[in-house]
Amino acid sequence: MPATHAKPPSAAARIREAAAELFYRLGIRAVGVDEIVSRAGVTKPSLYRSFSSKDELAACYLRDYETLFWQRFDAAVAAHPGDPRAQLGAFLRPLAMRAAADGYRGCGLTNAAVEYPSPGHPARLVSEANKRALRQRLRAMAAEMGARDPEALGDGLLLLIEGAYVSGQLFGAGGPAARVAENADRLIGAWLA
Amino acid sequence: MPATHAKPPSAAARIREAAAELFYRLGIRAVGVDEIVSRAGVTKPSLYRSFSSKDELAACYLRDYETLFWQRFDAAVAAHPGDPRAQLGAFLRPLAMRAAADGYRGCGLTNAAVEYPSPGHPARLVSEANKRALRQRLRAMAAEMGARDPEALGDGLLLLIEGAYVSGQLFGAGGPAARVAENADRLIGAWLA
DNA sequence: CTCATGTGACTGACCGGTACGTTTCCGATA
DNA sequence: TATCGGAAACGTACCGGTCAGTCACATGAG
Repeated sequence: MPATHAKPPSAAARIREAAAELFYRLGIRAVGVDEIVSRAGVTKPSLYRSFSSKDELAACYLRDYETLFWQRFDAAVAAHPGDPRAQLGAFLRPLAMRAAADGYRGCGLTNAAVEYPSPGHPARLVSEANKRALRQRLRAMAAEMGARDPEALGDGLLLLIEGAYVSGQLFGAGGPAARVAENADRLIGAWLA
Repeated sequence: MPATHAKPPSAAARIREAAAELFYRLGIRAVGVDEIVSRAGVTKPSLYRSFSSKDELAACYLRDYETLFWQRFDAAVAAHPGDPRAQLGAFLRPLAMRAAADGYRGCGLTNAAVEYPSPGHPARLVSEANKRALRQRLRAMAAEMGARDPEALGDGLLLLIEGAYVSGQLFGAGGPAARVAENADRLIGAWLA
């Protein structure tokens, strides 16, 4: 059925959308389920029919967030085949723009891990898995660049990225996150020489 | 009166101590005032006689945290007079040790800003002021080093530091924060050449 | 008939915050 | 020295509101 007229999205979909918006902007702990269902235009039983708990809904929000993250990352990679340094640049320059703009709220996965320090929390597990995968990916790219110490460079790049996420929401517009791309490139150059 | 026998600390002092421990380890939003007064061995009215609100107590916790931070930073600076590159190393090497150990919970000021994104929140104001001061300090050190673009290098160092804070609590022991000192030194070298 | 959803009331726990009574100690006075 | 006033410092008991989560039941569409 091609969408001549879109059928109304399901209650679960509306909840995911509302939760994503509110969780990202305000934080997970700061948002109550009543606020989510109210914004989604659904009712509380509908939420608990699709999600077993608020924690599970938070984990689901983060899984959605993660797929969006990898879409952006892989798009930057695909734009420069075989050139990991250019791939990084293509990923970091738009990130610098977003992170050094007003109203930026950082990485939802990082923020969730800060909000839920207890090991084993459903939301935290999603975040940790994503960050481990990103670390591995960056180390592989560093190795592909021919860095002397690929682990060290990959970790350095991860530190810069996480620093951009968190400092982007600490400073408003014009924060240090604006310089993440050039600093990453300098760091790469330093580990190649 | 020299402390032949120490007099019991005041209720306010016990509250500050308990709040610092709980806020840092569990997060500010995750800790209720009942838990604080229970751990401090005092009662709720005692808390509200010394602090006008939980938000104000959180801000006070962060002010205490900030003085400890500058003590550590200034000690590293004082250890290597006139040598900002060595000063940074003296600050970052112990940080790398702490941040790449199990149970590390990051920077209390950064975490508070993540927990309270709304501008104007008492806790957030303390965090923002601290980070702005740190940024200026790092830029000044970068200038003192003779960097080609001191603002860019100072911001790069800040990104690495914030990245170490946040990734230290994301990864357990052996995380990328362990490499913050060497990456900072490489980055400095790259901006001096 | 069936399945997804809405309605509205409800629970028990916990939240930040407060009105008011009680203890303690210190200094002034007789 | 004995006694009393008064002000801190502190505890007991409680407030209304909000939290996540649940219930039985009605409604509507395919």
